[in-house]
Amino acid sequence: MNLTPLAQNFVLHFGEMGSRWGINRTVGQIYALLYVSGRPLNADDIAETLNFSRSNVSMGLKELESWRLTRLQHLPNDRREYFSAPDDVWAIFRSLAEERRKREIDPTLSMLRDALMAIPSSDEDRHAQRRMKEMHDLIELTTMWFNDVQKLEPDTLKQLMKMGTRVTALLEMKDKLKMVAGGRSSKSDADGQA
Amino acid sequence: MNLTPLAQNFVLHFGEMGSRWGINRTVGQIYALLYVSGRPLNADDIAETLNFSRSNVSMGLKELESWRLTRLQHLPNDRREYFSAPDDVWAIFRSLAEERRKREIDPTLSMLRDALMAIPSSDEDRHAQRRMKEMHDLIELTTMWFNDVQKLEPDTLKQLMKMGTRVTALLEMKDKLKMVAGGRSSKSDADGQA
DNA sequence: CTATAATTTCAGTAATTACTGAAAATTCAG
DNA sequence: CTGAATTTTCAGTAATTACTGAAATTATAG
Repeated sequence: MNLTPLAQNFVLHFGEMGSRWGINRTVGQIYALLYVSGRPLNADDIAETLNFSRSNVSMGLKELESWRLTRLQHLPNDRREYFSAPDDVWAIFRSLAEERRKREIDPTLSMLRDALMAIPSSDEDRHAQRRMKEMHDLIELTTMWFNDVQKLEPDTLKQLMKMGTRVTALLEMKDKLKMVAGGRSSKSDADGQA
Repeated sequence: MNLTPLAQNFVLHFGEMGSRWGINRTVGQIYALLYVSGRPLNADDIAETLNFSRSNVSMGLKELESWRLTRLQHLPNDRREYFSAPDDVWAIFRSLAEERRKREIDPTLSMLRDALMAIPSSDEDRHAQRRMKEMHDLIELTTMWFNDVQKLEPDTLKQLMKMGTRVTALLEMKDKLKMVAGGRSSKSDADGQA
């Protein structure tokens, strides 16, 4: 199977970029190929198109699977497995984010939590713990928020993003309304999670 | 210079984690050390504490500098350069995000833009371009939004994040208000950037 | 079942990336 | 300026990661 220059270029770019993430060239290229391909591909298609060994493709596909970035299907009268990239780009984005969180953020959060429980044995330790607490709180807030936001409908999310910094206008508006309604502070309403 | 078990652990964890990002073990450990240290350190301190060669530390510091994750200063009566991690965790977060964007997102966006300008030479190309457009739009929206949000005061941002999905309640509230005020659609107000 | 097609595993090797020590370059006190 | 202190560079090597081909495993058509 042969790639047009357009697709070729896209595939090669993802190969290069892949290595800037934790992902390797092979995996990057395989994913890019599946992403732009108009139809599902089997491992031999991929190996032939990208000039990788069959076993390398097998390993690459397994890796992509572990990131939940492929869909597996079968074609009638064909024993081979066919792979494609999920259609919905928002869903892809979510998979990636969730998986990265699981691998990169969660272990760090748990290490930080443990460190914060420990009894400090010196002033240095006390300082280190203060710093770790800052990091912990930032990460926790960010991931919780991310988790929350991912539950929104893509359309709602898009609307929100397009507003950019102007969401703050809403915040202010809300504060004013609350004041009119009964003078309660806005703090008590904004704190804590649902 | 010797690390307490608490700091040791933190440093080692960052070394491991580093390799899951594009960053290597050395760089991860150096950063972690600077981050928890109560005072600025010079390259020899770092080399001794982490058991790296002096030259390795030099390269690691250069790398961290390129991510804008270190601050450089001089102590009185000492010719050596002293390094520390910036205090403000939100600023650190921002540096990281901006630098990653520059290295990982922007080149991809520009490749996608070029690909979208090209004249498709087949149905496959047309399909590929459709897919690339979806990816392009998602990335563009996300990075523009990120860019926007980074301009907010950390406190405002925190407040917003703590609200989680409940920002949508505000959106709805806004729509209702608009309707009362004059029946204009909310769409025209939410679209476009400041 | 059996035979064959399809996929995965894995030991060996290739390629890449990380690290070191020595030498070069830079900085600055005197 | 000079020379010692400090930092950087870089060629060589160590360590890690990526990739292959052959063999083992798994799946299924007949």
